[in-house]
Amino acid sequence: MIQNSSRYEQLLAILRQSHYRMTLQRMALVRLIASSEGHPNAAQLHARIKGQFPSMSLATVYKTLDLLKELGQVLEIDLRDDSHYDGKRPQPHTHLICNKCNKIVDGEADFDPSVIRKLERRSGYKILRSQVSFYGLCPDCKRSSQ
Amino acid sequence: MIQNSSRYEQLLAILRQSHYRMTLQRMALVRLIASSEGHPNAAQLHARIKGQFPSMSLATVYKTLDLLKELGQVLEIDLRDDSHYDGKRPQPHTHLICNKCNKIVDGEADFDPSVIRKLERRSGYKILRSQVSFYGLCPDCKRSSQ
DNA sequence: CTAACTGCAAAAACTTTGCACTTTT
DNA sequence: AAAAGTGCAAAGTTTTTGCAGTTAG
Repeated sequence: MIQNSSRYEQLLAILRQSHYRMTLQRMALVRLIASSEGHPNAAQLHARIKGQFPSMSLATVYKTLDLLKELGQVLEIDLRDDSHYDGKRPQPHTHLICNKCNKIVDGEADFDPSVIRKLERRSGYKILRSQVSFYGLCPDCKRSSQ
Repeated sequence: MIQNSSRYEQLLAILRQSHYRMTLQRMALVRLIASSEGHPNAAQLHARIKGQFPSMSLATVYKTLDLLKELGQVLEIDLRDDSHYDGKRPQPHTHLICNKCNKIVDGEADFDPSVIRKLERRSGYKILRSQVSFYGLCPDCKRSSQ
């Protein structure tokens, strides 16, 4: 709670610093993104904000997410035709994704930076972003498929 | 060359075993998929096959790719709204993807299976597939952006 | 007051689907 | 002959874009 609210404050500060305007819609979205559990997609954020702003459009959600992505404050998790977002941990990290119910959880083991440096050396690429996803069955779906 | 032709034979054998019908279009596509360098997407495969089969539709390309994916003989590399495919190395492996020109190359360093087992233990997930992608600049684009 | 933001609708881009026709087995 | 595959066009999805109207600074 305290952590979430401070993440919210932090995002507001970053937006203000960059001279973005603080509309009510934007602030509500940022609060939601800063605090939401799990890894919502644009449609889920939109649905959750409808209570407060019945007129808010999906386009506004996407525009806000783009803005936070550009500032490096939101991590986009690309699923096939359905991006999900993490506004709490914007640094790339490992995800586990359920093939059945699409539940996403964070993995614990993250990348050894030396692996990235080695890949850069061998390939000549400059690596700017990583996306590591494991697909399978979450505990619930594993159980119910047995 | 010898390797490519044997990969083609291998795929044909797998398809025959599964009682799929061997149409001329399918055989040509499979040959292309078995032999193509790089990581083509559906449109690129379609373009390349047009010389031989001017009437072939993109839908057929997608259907053939689906079929090979189901058999585990083609690896799909999910880019946002543009999947690319590897018919030579269908096992999951690391990719480096250029943000500018979209060139994809294989990474050398692959996942330590012990990492996967550890993730399974901690999360309770059953991991079935991994997708590890690094985004950045390829050598050419790195050079030209300096 | 001006520049930025919102919300709507239309556009985009890739992929899938339905169906009549053709081909393999 | 029956089942499967092809090709066309239409539909489906998520995301983006253009624009008129509204609002923050």
